Amino acid sequence: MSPAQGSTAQGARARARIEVTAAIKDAARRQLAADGAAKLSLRAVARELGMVSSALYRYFPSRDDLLTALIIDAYNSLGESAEAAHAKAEGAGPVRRWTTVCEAVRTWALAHPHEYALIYGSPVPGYSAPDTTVPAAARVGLLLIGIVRDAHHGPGLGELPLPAELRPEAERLAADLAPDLPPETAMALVTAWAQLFGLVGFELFGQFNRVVEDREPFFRHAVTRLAQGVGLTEDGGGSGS
Amino acid sequence: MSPAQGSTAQGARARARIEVTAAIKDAARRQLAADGAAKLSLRAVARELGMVSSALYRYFPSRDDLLTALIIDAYNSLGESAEAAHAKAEGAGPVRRWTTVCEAVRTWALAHPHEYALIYGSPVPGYSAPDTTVPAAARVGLLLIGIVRDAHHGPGLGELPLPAELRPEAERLAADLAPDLPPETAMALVTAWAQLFGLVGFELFGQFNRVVEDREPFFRHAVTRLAQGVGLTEDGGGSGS
DNA sequence: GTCTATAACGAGATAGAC
DNA sequence: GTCTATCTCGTTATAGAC
Repeated sequence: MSPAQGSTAQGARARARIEVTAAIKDAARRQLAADGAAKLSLRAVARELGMVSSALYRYFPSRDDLLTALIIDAYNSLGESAEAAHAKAEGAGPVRRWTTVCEAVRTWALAHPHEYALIYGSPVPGYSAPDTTVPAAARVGLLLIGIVRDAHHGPGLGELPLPAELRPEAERLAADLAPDLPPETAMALVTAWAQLFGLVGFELFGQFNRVVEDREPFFRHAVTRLAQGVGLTEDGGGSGS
Repeated sequence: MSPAQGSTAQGARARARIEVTAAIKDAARRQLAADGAAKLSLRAVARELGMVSSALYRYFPSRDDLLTALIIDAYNSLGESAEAAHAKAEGAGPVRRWTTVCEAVRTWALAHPHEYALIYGSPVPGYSAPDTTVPAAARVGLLLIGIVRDAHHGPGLGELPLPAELRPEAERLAADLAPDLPPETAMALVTAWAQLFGLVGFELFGQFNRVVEDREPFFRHAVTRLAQGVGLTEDGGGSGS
């Protein structure tokens, strides 16, 4: 903040702090992969880094804060991958953009199975994620919303069914997530979002073992049908069937 | 096995063994809820039962065997709930039977969150489920297959899309799971199966917090659309749209 | 001010001798 | 089966180096 003469020294300090923080998180991620989030231990992390456990408290006030940092990093890493893939598909039709994002989610999950388990797997006993994780966690969802929003730029669409008992919830959902989208579209989006991670999780957690062999085309087809379920069509519009 | 004269004593012995086994599993389930599967420890279970850890090995040769028993029990408990709900819906249309089973899965999951996490959540580090879990794990899937099979008793249906690149996989899948169903139906079934657990998992693991409020009608609607996705129609047939 | 190290606490797991 | 000595853990207090 202060642009005083000590900026070099401060910069070095800050740089060192960033480096040590990164090293702590790297070691923690290795431990995550080996023993799972439930057994993540500050002492083991410190041991791996040749530090003493109390020194870690300069960087993370508690074990749970370290966990939170790992969770936010994982969400952001996934979000970045998805956004990068989406950027490359600019100009393509909405279905293509949708499936591109979905496949990026799957690819990231297969490359980072333990971080995926951390954010989309079983909750860690005794740990409750704070609200600070919400923005990072929302990135993939916002990306999907954006794709549907672009497709539905004009009026006149609909075609998605919505039972009367669900209308209040759909309207609340739309008001929260995408006020410019029709309620039934917002509802279909949330459904597709959960189903996307159902597909990824089943593959990653072994439920497809001995069931689905050729997983990439299977996944591509499944998410293409998810895109149809939210009203996207190949040629750009969202005017239902 | 041997129907000798000691059958009464043997029966008592066997009964005691069953009771102790059940007590061990109950205590293990409590520990599962408190600390998670990764920290399941034979010693802690023994302590809770006032036994000594070495005594447990007469009932479960290892911690992993105890875990396997809990997994099989969980799958069977879920399968029984789903089958019981399905039995009550006998005579109803296929969509109604489908949603009944799906809602039974959700209800069981909400009532047994830790057991759900054990079977459908993150894998337990260092543990690999043996093939003996497969029959129990298949029960819900078989139930869903049966519903679709009943609906598709006649010929002429189709309407489900299937890209050429997926045809071999779909045929292999159908041959394995339901040789009497068309390949595209088998494929759609597996997709819907994964998506069903995506919906349940998202609710249970907190992803719907601050997003979906009125979850029961949301879920009902979502799985109704899943039923349509496998070709089921309210009036009994499976003749596509 | 910023960091690391020593030491300690209370609680719990673990291994082995008996 | 029991007991004990030795580990682990998260966390804090404190003292000293830069």
